[in-house]
Amino acid sequence: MMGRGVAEQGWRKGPWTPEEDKLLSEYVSENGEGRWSSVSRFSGLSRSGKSCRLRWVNYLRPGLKRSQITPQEEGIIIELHALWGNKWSTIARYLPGRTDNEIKNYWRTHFKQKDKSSQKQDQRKAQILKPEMQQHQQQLESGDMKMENTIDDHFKMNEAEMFHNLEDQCWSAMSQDAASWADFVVEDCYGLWGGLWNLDDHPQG
DNA sequence: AATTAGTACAACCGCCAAGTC
DNA sequence: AGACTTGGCGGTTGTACTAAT
Repeated sequence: MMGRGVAEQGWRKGPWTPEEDKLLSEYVSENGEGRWSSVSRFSGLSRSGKSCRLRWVNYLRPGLKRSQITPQEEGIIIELHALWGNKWSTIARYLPGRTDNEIKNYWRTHFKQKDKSSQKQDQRKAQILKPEMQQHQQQLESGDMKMENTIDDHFKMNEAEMFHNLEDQCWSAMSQDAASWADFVVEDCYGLWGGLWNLDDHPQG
């Protein structure tokens, strides 16, 4: 793998310098995102494509919030994690300006060691939802899209309650940062509320 | 004041799927 | 068809900073 002699190239590792950030930003502004393996050839950076991509996505990309996670965002993270588990990139799609890495770090720091009672609550929630998610997934794969008719009443109640909750949090957070949430509502929120079950498999961008 | 423990975050690694040749 | 490349993802590690002792 990585056949073009990565080892011989001796990619630089470790923290990025402001100069490297500048080179990478210039490269992306001229060439756009993607083609990461070409970055070193054209920008003068001694970084692997992987490293460049990571730095851009997690740190340099415009629109990143870089502020503390709000209680509203935390609530969304908790709910979505209960639903999807460690699908950080999927969760990140519903938190504009946040990266999967950021959310993952946040989760590990704040909830990995959290008290067992609340952990159990989350697990219970996830257990209630998981079989239905799997059932739905199977039905999607087999081409049957009429999911609503197959969800039992018990689950419907949980789902409704849960997403009502989540929607509240969503709107509450949006009111705090209206500009960055505008895109979310238009492009993604409807996907979440209207097409919940398809989320995991529709890549964006 | 020095040491230890906990927290936050940046970055790397290995694996995998998709695309290309 | 299959080897190779690339990009994306989740897990993990390293380190700087802060709070507690």
